Amino acid sequence: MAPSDSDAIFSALADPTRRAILSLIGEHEELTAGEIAAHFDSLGRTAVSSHLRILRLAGLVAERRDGRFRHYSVTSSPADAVVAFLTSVYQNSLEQLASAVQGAATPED
Amino acid sequence: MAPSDSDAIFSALADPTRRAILSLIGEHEELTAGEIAAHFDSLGRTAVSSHLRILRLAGLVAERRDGRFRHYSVTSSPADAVVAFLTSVYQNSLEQLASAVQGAATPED
DNA sequence: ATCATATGTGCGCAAGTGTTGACAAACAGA
DNA sequence: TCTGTTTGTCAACACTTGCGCACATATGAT
Repeated sequence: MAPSDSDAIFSALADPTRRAILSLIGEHEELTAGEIAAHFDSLGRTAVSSHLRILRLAGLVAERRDGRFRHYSVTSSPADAVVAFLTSVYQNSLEQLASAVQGAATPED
Repeated sequence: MAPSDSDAIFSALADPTRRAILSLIGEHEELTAGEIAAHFDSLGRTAVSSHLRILRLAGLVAERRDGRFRHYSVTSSPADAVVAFLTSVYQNSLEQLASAVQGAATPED
């Protein structure tokens, strides 16, 4: 098994700022590092850049380089690792988990 | 919403030892603190106790006191918070997420 | 080539976290 | 009551982490 992947993902997800960044990117298609940093008034660009690097190394965000800009977007695969761990532990409440996901996954788009 | 809950849960999940403890408890119905500590040869009972406290404060495990023993078991509700965050970020890949959960949620019990 | 823009990186510091060892509390048995 | 067992808590230490500042890199414009 590869616990290192899960480790990077859970570690990245542990920080509330990184979860906020992830949510912010998720609300848009793509965002540049500057745009992301602009949304966090109480945070410098360096901090955002560091968080972005951790998120990227964990595979939670993808980086697209366009000239001087770096566009970030969320990736989908890492969610699998989280769900995999959750399912292994919370087997008893999997039905509830599945329904929760399905409920939020209403294809309205 | 209550982001504080998510914070405690993700922080608790960030530590690989705590995830291992959670998995270990999940494999059994209940385990005492001593039994859990016995499974981690390279870890003292104090460390396990501290991890157990964090897991308990995060609501990830339940504690049942029976005489001198303390039996620990996994709880189900916290998974919701994790899924809630995941769904808010990975809305685009929700179908994949849902199928992953459904695939693991095969009612074989 | 020069300058401005956009972003990442290295260094140092403050804060948080995990681990251990010693001590205390709760309980069971003699 | 006294002793041994089970477990949690407190203090101290080492390690890690997040932050800002200054600097370097890369790209675009003049």
